[in-house]
Amino acid sequence: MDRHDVLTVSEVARRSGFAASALRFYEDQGLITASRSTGGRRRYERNVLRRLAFIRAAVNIGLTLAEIRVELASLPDSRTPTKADWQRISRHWRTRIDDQIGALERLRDGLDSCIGCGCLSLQRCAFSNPGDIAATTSEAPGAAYLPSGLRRAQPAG
Amino acid sequence: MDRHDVLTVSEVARRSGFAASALRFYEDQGLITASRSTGGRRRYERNVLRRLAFIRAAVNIGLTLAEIRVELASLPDSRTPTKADWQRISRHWRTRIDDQIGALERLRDGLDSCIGCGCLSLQRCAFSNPGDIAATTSEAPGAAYLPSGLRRAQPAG
DNA sequence: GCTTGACTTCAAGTTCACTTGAACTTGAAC
DNA sequence: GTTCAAGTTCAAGTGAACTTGAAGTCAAGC
Repeated sequence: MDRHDVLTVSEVARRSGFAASALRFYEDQGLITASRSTGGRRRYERNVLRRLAFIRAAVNIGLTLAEIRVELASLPDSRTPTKADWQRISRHWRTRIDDQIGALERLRDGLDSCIGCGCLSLQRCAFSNPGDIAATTSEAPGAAYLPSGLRRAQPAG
Repeated sequence: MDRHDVLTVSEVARRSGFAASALRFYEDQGLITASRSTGGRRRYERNVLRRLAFIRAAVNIGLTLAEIRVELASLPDSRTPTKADWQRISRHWRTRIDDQIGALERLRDGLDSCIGCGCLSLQRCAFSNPGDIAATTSEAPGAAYLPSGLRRAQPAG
């Protein structure tokens, strides 16, 4: 139990790849926890790294932080995910990715059929009016259908 | 050339599916144009509907409004896209969708390999550390890798 | 001529996931 | 005992894509 068992903000930041400000933000949001030193500094337990890896993975899948909080909270005793937890959840995520791929494939197929016709009719064109995915008009403001990260296009080549 | 050749905001909103406020916003952003009546009201030409269909499709692909503006501006004479323009551009978009699907498939494959190991190691796990897609640490603040629209999960069932 | 609904502008608000800045404290090294 | 990087809090800013609200105008029906 020497001091290698606790980690500072900068250590966790370096080893997790998250910015220190993000770590504080996640703590605010209840995604991770930290104890404090006598001087009020954050002291992270080693397992926070695994928890952050989980968060990173969930973000990659496309979960919102709110959803991630729910997933973490759903773990028995709100514990940091074990191997078994992780396997259960990752199977669930796998389904989610498959769904996303399916949606993109439908979009692509719609596009293919439109390349032929070139109509872009609001009423008829399956591509400009893909009602099976979601209505832009509903839900929260801002935010589109598709990737924002994947969207950033080809940086080189 | 009777008055059925021009459209009011509410008509365009109804027929395009965009909110009137969105139409004004797009005009501000230079994506669409409108002339004015003597009283200062917007009068849309019929072709604005095709232009909006184009915009809707581009949004579905995941283009930002800035990118859409560029695409529209790249059309000769900044005209509303013709069938030929649309075919050229949609081929380009098709590539983009394929890229997105590819990225998701890589993510899924990483997940599959992690279901086996359950490690979630920050250093080794290809899934929690998919360096081949993008670094969260770079670029703009906010915004994750994946769908925000696709992400909203299954509404029913 | 009055009501009513559709329209106008402009500023400010919304969501998400953070980052940035200001102002201050801690603690290890010298 | 001074210095200084690393840490703290809290408020406010960012960007994308719109929406909302306030306050006023237009035009058609009665």
